[in-house]
Amino acid sequence: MTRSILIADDHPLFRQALALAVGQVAPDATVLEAGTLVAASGMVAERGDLALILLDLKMPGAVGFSGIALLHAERPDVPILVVSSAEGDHAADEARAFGARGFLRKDADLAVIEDAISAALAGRTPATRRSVSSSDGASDLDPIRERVADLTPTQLKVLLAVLDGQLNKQIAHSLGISEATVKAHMTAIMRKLDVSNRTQAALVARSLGLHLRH
Amino acid sequence: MTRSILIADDHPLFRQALALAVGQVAPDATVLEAGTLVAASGMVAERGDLALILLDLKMPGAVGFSGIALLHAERPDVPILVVSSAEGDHAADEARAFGARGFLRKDADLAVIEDAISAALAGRTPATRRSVSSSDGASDLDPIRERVADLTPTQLKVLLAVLDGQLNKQIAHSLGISEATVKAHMTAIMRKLDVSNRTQAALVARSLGLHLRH
DNA sequence: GCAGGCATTCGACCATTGTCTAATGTCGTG
DNA sequence: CACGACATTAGACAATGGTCGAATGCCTGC
Repeated sequence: MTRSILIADDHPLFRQALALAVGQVAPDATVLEAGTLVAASGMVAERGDLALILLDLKMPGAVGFSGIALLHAERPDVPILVVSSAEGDHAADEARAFGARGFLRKDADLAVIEDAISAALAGRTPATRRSVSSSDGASDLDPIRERVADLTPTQLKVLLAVLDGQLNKQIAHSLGISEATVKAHMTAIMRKLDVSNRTQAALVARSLGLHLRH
Repeated sequence: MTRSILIADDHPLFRQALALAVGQVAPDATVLEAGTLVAASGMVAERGDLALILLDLKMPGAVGFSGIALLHAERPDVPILVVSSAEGDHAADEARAFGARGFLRKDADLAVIEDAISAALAGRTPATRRSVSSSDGASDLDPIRERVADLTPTQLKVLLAVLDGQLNKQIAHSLGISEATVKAHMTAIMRKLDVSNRTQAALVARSLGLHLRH
């Protein structure tokens, strides 16, 4: 059985470095590379044997954590390891809230990165540093943000389309479903976000850092 | 003939200081004070003899330049002097784009402030420092932002209500106009913002820093 | 296995939004 | 003063959005 691993980062050099690390841990895996979020999204949709996604936090085409949310929406079963430059401690928890399996700093030791990759491939959660919160480990994240995190994959894709200002008809076409279905998803989204129309939904989602660029 | 001057700032001490300056320039004027944007908005609506508004850039209840836009929308005829703490050069031009007559830094000399107040009362544009752009003096501000600046007063109030997620019916009620009129305004707003539905209008407006808090 | 929950799907029906046309009033210009 | 430009108002109609009920399929726990 073949398996493939997607490396999504806009810096070619860093993609190469990550590919090297992947080669050490999983020599049999096919390595896919993407420099933009849409490219990554396309590959994710095509490859059925995808086993892991390594995702840069600041990808062209996405703002904030939208990239994580989008790819996680496309394939909730594929683990995502977020690779960041030098964000704060908070970023790791937020990334997890949006669906990431683990969080790696770019300045981490190569061995740490390889460990995280093999752990994720094995289905385990990498032993990256977690929140430094004192004892309970509970997140004091925005309660609404938590609700965003448990939007279903399809719902998230619909919401991102709404953030693009698209009509239900357009969303239906691009997702290959009927307009009635899009409306049903919108109802579910609005219920989860605790709002009553799509404009409020769009504003809330954007205030949570969800947004895609063209 | 009586005239009144509104001082809108959340810091009571600074309100007092501004009131002192106003007293020097216009001893006859009635001084009104407001600590929040809604309070200021209410006073603006009530007082017909309002001659000038001194507005803090960061007022509770508003984000960015919404406060300027809102008060300017209520009474486009009343000059607004924006008083800021220590914003960049850019802020002055942006404030003007949203309807402010002049821009004052809080660390400015008292004489400068008094000059600006008397100039504004006389109907002139205060000689505060303008953009440092080389020769033409033209603004390279976002072209869409310019369009926001020439929204009519009512249109701006409608847009702010849309940013609050309100329905046309609710907007009509709170503005005391008919729903048909709100729709007409929406059409004009969307044309000026170069979008085709209210969700896009809301997103564009928010991306320009327009937003009111509850 | 099977019962319950949930995601996804959809059509029908009502609500909201947006367009078009047009009337009124105000303001500044020639 | 007359004229044009435009804000404001509004009704009728078309397009879009949102709710309800229901069917299907998947997964989990009993």
